[in-house]
Amino acid sequence: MRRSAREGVATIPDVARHAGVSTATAARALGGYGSVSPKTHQRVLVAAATLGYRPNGLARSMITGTTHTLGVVLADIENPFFYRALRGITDTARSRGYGVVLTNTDEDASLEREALTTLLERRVDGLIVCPAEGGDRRHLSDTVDSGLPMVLLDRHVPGLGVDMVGLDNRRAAADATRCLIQHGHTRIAIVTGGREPVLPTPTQRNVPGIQGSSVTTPARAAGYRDAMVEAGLELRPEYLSASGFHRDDAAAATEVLMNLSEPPTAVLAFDSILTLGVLLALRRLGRRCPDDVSVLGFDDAEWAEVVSPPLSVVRQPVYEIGSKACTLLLDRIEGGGRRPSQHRLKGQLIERDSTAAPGTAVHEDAALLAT
Amino acid sequence: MRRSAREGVATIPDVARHAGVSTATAARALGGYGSVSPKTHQRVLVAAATLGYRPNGLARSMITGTTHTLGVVLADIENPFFYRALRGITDTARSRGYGVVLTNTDEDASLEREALTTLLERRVDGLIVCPAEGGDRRHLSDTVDSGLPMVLLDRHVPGLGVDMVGLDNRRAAADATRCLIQHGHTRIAIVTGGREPVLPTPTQRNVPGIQGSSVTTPARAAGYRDAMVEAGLELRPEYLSASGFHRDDAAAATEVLMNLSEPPTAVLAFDSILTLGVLLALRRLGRRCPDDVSVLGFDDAEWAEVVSPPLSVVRQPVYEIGSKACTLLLDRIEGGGRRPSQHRLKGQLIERDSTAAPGTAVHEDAALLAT
DNA sequence: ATGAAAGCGCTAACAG
DNA sequence: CTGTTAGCGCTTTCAT
Repeated sequence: MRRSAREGVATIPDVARHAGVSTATAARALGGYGSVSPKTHQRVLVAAATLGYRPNGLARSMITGTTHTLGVVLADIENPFFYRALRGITDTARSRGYGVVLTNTDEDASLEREALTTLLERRVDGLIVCPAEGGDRRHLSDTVDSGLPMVLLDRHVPGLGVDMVGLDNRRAAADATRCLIQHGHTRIAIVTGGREPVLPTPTQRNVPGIQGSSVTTPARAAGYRDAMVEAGLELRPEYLSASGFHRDDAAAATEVLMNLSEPPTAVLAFDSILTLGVLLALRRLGRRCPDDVSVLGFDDAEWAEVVSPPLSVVRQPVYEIGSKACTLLLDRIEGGGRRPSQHRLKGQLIERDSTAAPGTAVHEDAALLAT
Repeated sequence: MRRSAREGVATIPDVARHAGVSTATAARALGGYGSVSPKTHQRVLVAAATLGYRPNGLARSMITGTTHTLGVVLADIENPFFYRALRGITDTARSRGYGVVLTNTDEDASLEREALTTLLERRVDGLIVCPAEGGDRRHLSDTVDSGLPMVLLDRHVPGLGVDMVGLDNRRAAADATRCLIQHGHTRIAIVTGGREPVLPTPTQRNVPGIQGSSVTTPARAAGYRDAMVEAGLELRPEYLSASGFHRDDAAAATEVLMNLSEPPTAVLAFDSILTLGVLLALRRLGRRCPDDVSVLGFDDAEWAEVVSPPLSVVRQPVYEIGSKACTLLLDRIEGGGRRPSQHRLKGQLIERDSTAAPGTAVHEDAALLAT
């Protein structure tokens, strides 16, 4: 059915015949290369139009060796960070004539490996990948070794030797923690989302290598530690809460936190999904924010100022991260090879009403009227 | 640089030579078709592995006429409806061995046309498109005529003759409106997002053709009208608020609504982004929800139960809509041609605390503790 | 400015 | 089971 309908599509030889020229000439006219006299050019275009000719990108790509397609591999398109970044990527790609094929990995390294395999088969011109947390990463280095341009999004993989664009996580987390400390909090917990507890051991302190060179979660944990240590505050292992990456994981983790004999008075959540879980758990437990506990979350989701109370956040320039990643990739594809570098964009702390001094009630109306 | 690095990649002839077999045999072993003796099969695989052979999907596609790639064309990936649907699409596609290339149109018909053109060039096997509101649509019918399988997402285009999957909008909107009416509201406004006011004229009432056969916004407006008429309530043109599709458009529209001499006591917003705008505007104006005005929104966004008050919504089975669209498409691609049909999934009204009787205050604690 | 012919890497008959 | 031979639709020398 469909086969037969699509079978009769006109090809360059068809157009050439119809226009009374050679295939080479027709191809030149259609492809806009080489040189053709205005007259024949016109004739070919007319023939193409009447025959309903559509160029076959596959054939073209086979010759030219370029597909004008980028592969994007990320954890989960339903996460605000990723869909915003993706918009930055697709906009930039489109403006430069590239398409984007998308794959979700759900943080699963083997899905990631699979994705790379099919993307390589598809002969994409380059890759933007947010590497899955943990797991084997040989597939990444293999891909890089194959010569395919790649840029990392959000996370860094030491030793991979490719460009990377992301937040200055350590600094952002330190700023966020300092903000909480300045409000007078000393019992500050983090909800990290990582699978294993990220316990900043004393020996890790100020190890130069870790600075800006680790993946997101440890880097943020390091920033938290920096600020805590700097303020002379105790690092309590029970405040380092590694849940899964889902909302309900964070909610469960928060409940554990709140049932501690000495519960934290402030919580720093490492992304907006986790923050949602924290808020939900607090609501279920009947804990008021910021009266009972202050909440500060990474990522300025669209709902952040509509929740109650309006949420204080670390805003990431997500769209820019995506578009910068894409620009770097395209430049590398089209231009030449600069040395790979890390691009760390600065976060912005936006204080709304979910952060306050511990044990301090805020006037109802003030919270309500705040924008 | 990159060119040279990728140039030396092994091809089937290389592998064949290395394994001491013909290209055909090597291809059969590698491609898993035809028949090869276990021994040679093994030998070819080893040769491929040592040479680092990677199949070239372009060449394969040229022959087989199938790319195992789907084109997805939607308005804006940052909209919850779309990223959830996309997740349904990509999951389904992946499970059946297909990849997805994504394009945003921002409701711009000419971007949509462009997108279809490049997707056709890329020789995708099928298309899932959420047609842009308004504008010329010949490109859609041209595409369908070319024989490329297509299914419409969320919106219907009369006469196009393709499958479509979406919400039963008219019914869902009617249910939502009835809910508001049952609470005692009579002054109910809608924030539609459409560019032009969707004024349900008396002549349109109960026109059979319109039932389930129009695009989203008019269908929802029709459902609203159904419920209003059924309750004998007046349809006021000034309560039909057509903003743009952005949050701030809806906020502006809401302010206009609230500054009316007789402002509505309830607002029905047609998607979650618009709802956000409504809530924001109410907060800015110092109007309390649901005390001063009830709010009911389409789409159960992840933040809906965390805002204050927890939001009553019409939940769409968005993921299912996406995955069903994908399933229909793949079945059509791989199977044969059933007659195209419309699939209207039912919405679910979830009442939380943003809807109440007009002028009724809700106890603070009740709102806070509600899940 | 145009044409003839040689492939890109792979699959698909068709022989053997 | 294996090899030979044509191409898929296009670009690209190399002539003319």
